[in-house]
Amino acid sequence: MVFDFQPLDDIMLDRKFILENVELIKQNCANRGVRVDIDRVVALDAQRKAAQTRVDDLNRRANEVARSIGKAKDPAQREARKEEGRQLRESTVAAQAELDRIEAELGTLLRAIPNLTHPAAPVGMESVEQFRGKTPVPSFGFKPLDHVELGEKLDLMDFEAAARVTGHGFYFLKNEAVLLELALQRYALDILIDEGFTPTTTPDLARNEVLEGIGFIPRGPETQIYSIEGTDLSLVATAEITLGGLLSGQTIDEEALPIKVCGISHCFRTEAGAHGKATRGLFRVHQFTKVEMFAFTRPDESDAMLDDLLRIECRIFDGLGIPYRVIDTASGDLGGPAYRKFDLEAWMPGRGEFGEITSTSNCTDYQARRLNIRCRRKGEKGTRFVHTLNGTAIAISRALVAILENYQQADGAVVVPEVLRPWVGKERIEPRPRA
RNA sequence: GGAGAGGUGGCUGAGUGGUCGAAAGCGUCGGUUUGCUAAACCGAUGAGGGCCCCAAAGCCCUCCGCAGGUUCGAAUCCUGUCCUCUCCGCCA
Repeated sequence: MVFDFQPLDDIMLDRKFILENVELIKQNCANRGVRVDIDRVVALDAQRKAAQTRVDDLNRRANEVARSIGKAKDPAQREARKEEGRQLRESTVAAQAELDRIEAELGTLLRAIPNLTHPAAPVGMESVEQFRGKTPVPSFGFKPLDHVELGEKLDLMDFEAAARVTGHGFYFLKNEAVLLELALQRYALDILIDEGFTPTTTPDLARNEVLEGIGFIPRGPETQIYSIEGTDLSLVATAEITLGGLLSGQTIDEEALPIKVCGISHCFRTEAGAHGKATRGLFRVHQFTKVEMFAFTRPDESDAMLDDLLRIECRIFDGLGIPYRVIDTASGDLGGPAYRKFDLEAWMPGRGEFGEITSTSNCTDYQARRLNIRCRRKGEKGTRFVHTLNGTAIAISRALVAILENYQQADGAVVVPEVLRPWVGKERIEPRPRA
């Protein structure tokens, strides 16, 4: 075990808070489109308390008997009390089993309750555009191609070969696309180091308990996760998983917060059931590389940190000269862990619409509770859960879509964004016959 | 992959069946002393849950990597498992 779960602590919201705010929780579940029987939670918790009291009482009596045997000098007296101890043990085992059963049912319900929602987040299913990036949506004097067509003309990617090797949803990047992938990583990394992030490369596999702590469900019919047969490991869907797991089970001095790390990892997604127009080319693939930001903060700092992660995402895409809009995600579309979420959607001329390229979330203590990451104020008793936030710096495959489509020229070439030229080594990518 | 050793409180580290939640040291916090700082000295100092309840105090339970087992009683014995270290093998 890497870290230890508290029996009923690996839930998303504080149990006491739920019980003291039943109506609020019910309303929040409704706003998020999640159905959980909160009344059942209340009833089970009452049962849990009663069962806990029985177990505690039996344990206390068993402890008394055991201590009295230890002290007794007379062998006959000891033997007599041993029988009493045996009977108490049987009762304790039974009472504990009942408690375990109640906690298991309660835990299942509690785990299904989503995080609270930021009061300013739009309620319902309609997410709201907040503002646009600095780069205007380009107007071409010709019909813009999509990145797949551009990729063919410039010989930048090979989907057919990848299908032979691995299957649908995979790709080879070739030629300048490879340089662009590496350039994007360096570009993002330089900005993040400047912003005070500790750079890391992370494992591409993680334990299922870490996946679950972050809020992913590794098994089951609708899972997005590839799991490794015969192990409790899965391929990560994002470095958010490994970066969050980085401090699992740890208690951190508040002076050390916020902790800002970024990680480069491959990301693997089954994309079960996702087919249609938006799956063309690089937009929705089973594997891609991503530079991810992650922050651990004090509870009172997370709102400001979310704004900061969003600002950095804007800095990155303004710097790349990609037109985008910022979306404030509505409650019904937040997923379980997020308290608030902003997405950047880049203009993709080949599709003629905006497409998601980044996502940044404040997960408050949802993940920290499940991963048991706490903080402690110096000189004070007790600990509390940290807040965790994540944000995409660059998801390479989708950034490539946006760059190729926005920077295409009438003559069929693609101009390399200025900030990437030091690493790509040229200003233009020219059409070339496919090798 | 093979063979050993080990996982104890914020840290180091004692503890091999009976008031051990756990010695000692370090650190931290409070105090005394002090022109200031340091040193010295004194005291306090794990977490989670429950009971009680205005609150405090108090009481109880659980936790010595994790999960089981043996026992009246487990940090201590047994099994499994995860992790760490050393050596060997293999390999980029």
